[in-house]
Amino acid sequence: MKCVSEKSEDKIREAAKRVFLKKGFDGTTSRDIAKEADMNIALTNYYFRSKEKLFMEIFKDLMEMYFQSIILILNKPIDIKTKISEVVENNYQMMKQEPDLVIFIMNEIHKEPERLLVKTALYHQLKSTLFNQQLDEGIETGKLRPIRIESILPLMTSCIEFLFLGKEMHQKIFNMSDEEFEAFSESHKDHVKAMICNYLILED
Amino acid sequence: MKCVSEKSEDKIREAAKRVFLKKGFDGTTSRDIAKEADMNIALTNYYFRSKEKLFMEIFKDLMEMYFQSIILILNKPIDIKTKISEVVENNYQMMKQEPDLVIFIMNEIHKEPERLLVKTALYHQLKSTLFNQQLDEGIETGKLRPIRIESILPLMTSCIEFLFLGKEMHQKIFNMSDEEFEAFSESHKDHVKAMICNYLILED
DNA sequence: GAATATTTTAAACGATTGTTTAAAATATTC
DNA sequence: GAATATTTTAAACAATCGTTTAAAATATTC
Repeated sequence: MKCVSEKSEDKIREAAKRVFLKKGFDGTTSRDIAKEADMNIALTNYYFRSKEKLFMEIFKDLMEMYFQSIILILNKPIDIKTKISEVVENNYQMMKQEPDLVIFIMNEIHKEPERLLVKTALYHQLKSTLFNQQLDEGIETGKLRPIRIESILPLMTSCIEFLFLGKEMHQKIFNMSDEEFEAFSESHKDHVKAMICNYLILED
Repeated sequence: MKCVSEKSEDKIREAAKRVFLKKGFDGTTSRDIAKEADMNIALTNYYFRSKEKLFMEIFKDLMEMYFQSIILILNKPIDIKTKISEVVENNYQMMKQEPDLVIFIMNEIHKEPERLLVKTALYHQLKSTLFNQQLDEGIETGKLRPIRIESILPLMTSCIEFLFLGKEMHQKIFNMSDEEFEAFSESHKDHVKAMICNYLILED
């Protein structure tokens, strides 16, 4: 009977997520996962049919998590300046919580672009957000600088994500402890918010 | 006699660089390298003592290339606005020429942070650039926004590098061909230049 | 509680990994 | 041009990879 402990399938899934995030698909072995989950190695193929299948299940979840929250904010009924701040803030919190997420996603897509089967829905989903509408309107009335959504979206995420993507590098180069990095990234985040708003918004 | 063809050692090194950049350390096998170089597999260990040694030699070169050019620009005797433009432009050209470079470096450091043995010299090297001097002076005289070099440096690189880091992702999401991506990244680059200057420089 | 279904186990599968060997081929030396 | 040194080769090494097997342990059904 398994009342207290979680089901084996979930235990493996969670363990696999931790290991994949840390070491990537190529760097992770089935035995790594079994060891992290403290289970017999045969069980990874008993519950999931293969390492690849297990990976794809986790990868899809993480991609969802990565895009879902930002789209939610882009559709909020708030002014564009607040919205930009919220997107950056959300991005920062996500990176703080899961610093390995972006390097993991980027790397796996880079090595196997077919993995990004995200239905083209994502494009239309982004294009049809309230944010995009606000952007068009602001540009029309001269309140916002003419800039495509393809440019403004990466701007809102790249500065923060890049910091965490190269967390180890930045810490080593600038000789920062974990605490110092956190303080630094916090102040960096505020610069990013202000910088993007300054550039995009032509009059208040 | 080897008059025309390059020496075997260099042939292997160049082949290994191509494969490592594309597939990373974990994803690359010794046989991949041998095949790319069109040489017997035993030669990779004959010239370089192991896959790891061969990798580290290439990795060090690429890291040098990655940092060297930016430091050169940071020390140029030009005004800070032109300098920012040049750093971004240089970064953009480097990414265009070798789109796999940043994801490769970030990923390998992420998986094995000890690989970044870059002497702490790099920190002092960055801190003692003319750019840093100009930054301090500009802040002192109120011409520049108070911002640490630790923040302004990543700002100048992250926006461009992130675009290429997630090249496959951005192309798929926004449904861009290679040509469209090039045009897009070019315009994005100009936005980045203007945005950073706008934010940093308080009066002209 | 015997019969059935499900889960877990240890052990092994063939394939591939990085690396080494020892002989063959080629280049260099004197 | 024989002797020596260097480079290249095919073959094999033990270790590890993802995966499978068939039996043991446990849970469920009636």
